[in-house]
Amino acid sequence: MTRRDAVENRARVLDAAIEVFGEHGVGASTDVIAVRAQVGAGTVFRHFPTKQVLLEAVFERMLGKLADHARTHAAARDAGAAFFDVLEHMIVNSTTKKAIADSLAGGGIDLRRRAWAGGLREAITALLVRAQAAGAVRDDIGIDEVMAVLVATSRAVEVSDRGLRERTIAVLLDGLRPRAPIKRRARSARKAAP
Amino acid sequence: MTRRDAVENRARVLDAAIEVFGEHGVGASTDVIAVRAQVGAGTVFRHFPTKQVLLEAVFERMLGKLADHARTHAAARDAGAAFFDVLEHMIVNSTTKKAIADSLAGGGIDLRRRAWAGGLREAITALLVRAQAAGAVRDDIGIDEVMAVLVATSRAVEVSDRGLRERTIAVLLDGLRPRAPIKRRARSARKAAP
Amino acid sequence: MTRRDAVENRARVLDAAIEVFGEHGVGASTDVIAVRAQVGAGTVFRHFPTKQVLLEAVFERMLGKLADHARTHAAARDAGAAFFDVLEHMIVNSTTKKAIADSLAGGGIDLRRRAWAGGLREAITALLVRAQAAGAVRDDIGIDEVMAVLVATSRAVEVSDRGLRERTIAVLLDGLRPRAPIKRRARSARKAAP
Amino acid sequence: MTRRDAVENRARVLDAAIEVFGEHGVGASTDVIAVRAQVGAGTVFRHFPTKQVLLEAVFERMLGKLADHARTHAAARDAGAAFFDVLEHMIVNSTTKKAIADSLAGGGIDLRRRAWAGGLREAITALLVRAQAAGAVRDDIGIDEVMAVLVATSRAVEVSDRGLRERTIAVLLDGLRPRAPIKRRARSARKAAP
DNA sequence: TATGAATGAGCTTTCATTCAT
DNA sequence: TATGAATGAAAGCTCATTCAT
Repeated sequence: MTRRDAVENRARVLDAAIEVFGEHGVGASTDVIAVRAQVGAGTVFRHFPTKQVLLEAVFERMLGKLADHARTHAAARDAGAAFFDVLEHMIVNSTTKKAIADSLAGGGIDLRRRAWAGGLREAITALLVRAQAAGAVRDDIGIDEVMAVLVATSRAVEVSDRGLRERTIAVLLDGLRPRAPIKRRARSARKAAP
Repeated sequence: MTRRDAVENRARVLDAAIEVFGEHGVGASTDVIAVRAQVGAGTVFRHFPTKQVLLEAVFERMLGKLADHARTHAAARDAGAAFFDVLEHMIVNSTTKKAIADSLAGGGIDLRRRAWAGGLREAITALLVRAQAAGAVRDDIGIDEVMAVLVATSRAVEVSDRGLRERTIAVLLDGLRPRAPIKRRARSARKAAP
Repeated sequence: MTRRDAVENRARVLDAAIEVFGEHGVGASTDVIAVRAQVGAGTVFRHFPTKQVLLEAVFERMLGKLADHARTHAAARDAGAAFFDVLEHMIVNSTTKKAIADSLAGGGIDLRRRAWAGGLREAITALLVRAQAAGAVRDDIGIDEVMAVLVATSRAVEVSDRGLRERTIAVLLDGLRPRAPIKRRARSARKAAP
Repeated sequence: MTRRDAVENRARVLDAAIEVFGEHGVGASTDVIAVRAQVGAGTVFRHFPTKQVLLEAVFERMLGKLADHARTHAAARDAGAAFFDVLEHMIVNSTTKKAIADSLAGGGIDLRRRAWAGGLREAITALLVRAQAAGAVRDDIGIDEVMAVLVATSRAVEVSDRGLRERTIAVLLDGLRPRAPIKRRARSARKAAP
């Protein structure tokens, strides 16, 4: 078909891949993706010569979406809340939890090479800087630490119990907050512990 | 051959599996493990009818070793240090980083079914309770949160840069510490806990 | 586009095919040829409905070129030298050694059907007749034998050592020369050796 | 199965491969061979990890058989006849004409590496030396030339017409015979034809 | 019981051919 | 008529699992 169809098909395959990887993990077969995309197996290959390439494309698209989301919070009133909300969203509301988990986990993908594409890193950096200026995030960490924390925290998504999952994520992200901001007990703010 | 051979072989296979999974990830082939164990492929299967079973056994043995390590710290003078040291050890000094990472990541293993075997959960609980009593760990978390934090944090092991890796782990574990213990600045609070 | 484009394209594809088959053998993919010809894959197919057809066309063109060369030697002074020079040229100086080797080797091509096209057979026949009249070639062989000898000898082109290759070709062609040049009948020399 | 079966199966696969390659050329699929050998596809792989390896094994076995045949003629009364008979046998009576043709043609096989195994080269050398001593073969050629001639001549097997095929082979092999059997030096006879 | 060869489904990748534009 | 994307049927290879010895 012509170029326009090709572009459309590329997107279909990618969408199908995101779905299928999301359901069955990155181990899912290329054929299943082709069927889901209503496309021949060869077409998948034409667009993504290797499974690795497909995986990276999926990953990139997911990161791109996350970057978009991050950017929409760039000018939020409460810089701290914006930062943590975006992080939580990235961790929890991924379309393809298993896929993002596996991918982020480094299942063969070189994170250094293509990964933080789509301006995600920059978008998060902007949020981070503002949050630090507002005193909502520790000063002694940088974007690298934040990204690494994200990668690790994404794992917690797999915890099946909802409450436990949320508490775990909260705990992990708490490590990013300043210790004792001034003279109030941090915890009391949250739970009002005695 | 004799019954002793069978027992010995089981151990050999398990050791080989830990090594091989550690080197090549859980995707490593059963044959490679058999060769490493100097055992027939059928013998691997006899002891571990399914790869799943083998994976779980490997997991269990790793957890068992970690539990042993945890127990040796049970009566340490500084309860807080003991707790965090054990956690760090679990995260960093795993014999089979890639394997534990993949496994913990949920590569098909049902963590709920066999996972927290070997008394690891209990050993950690003991450390946690003492650490909380000593004020080194937040009161509002339980063993489930700790274990989940562990699972997630294990991911950070994959970060290649050593310094970044250590900082990331420190940040993640910091979430477990009490917020502002009294009225000191966060950083000093960390080392100068009463 | 215009009719001229079509004609031009056919030639481009054919040239590209000769090159590519020459480099990678007849197993080379149609796509590679299309790219080399700066033409769409469909265009290749339009002109040569089947790979077989393309292969035969390539073959025919190569033979045509060889026939041209043979004709230029038709009236040479030394009929014997002309004959053997042409044969050696056909064997050694093929633009696409690998292709002609594979093709001649019968890689699916029916030599009887289209092969000896372009007047090659006739051109060689003319050379043969004159060479036999000059006593430089055995009387007891015909054009069929010569062509078959050519096919076989083309194989020697693959020998990697240059000296050995040349000696081998010389030996093979020597079989075409008359036996016992002086006063015995060629045939008798063969069977009645002392 | 046990080792004995394995050996047997290896032979079955090899025999099947010789047959199939003989019928359909070296392009034949591994699956077809597996079916013919009444063996699983994986079994073929176990014995011959790569198609290349299988091809070479087939080649080696064929050469081995030919070497055996050559050795049975080592002490024949008429050294010249023995030499040429063996060569003709090698060329004509191959079990797998197409396969040997393709293989000898160097379809990806490195003749230098494994090819002349099974003592074929040595067996032919013995025949050659005796034939030269008896004056039935030119003195100015060595075993390398003979082997190269064999490779080339094998091609003639493909000629379909029986009479033509035999004449062609005879012509090609004639190049190995001494020139001017009677009282002139072979070489001079070649250039000094009237 | 240990062995290790056999199995065969399934994976990724390739390519000649078709066809919408 | 040219294009080049889509097709889909293999191909080669891998591997968890079975089973004869």
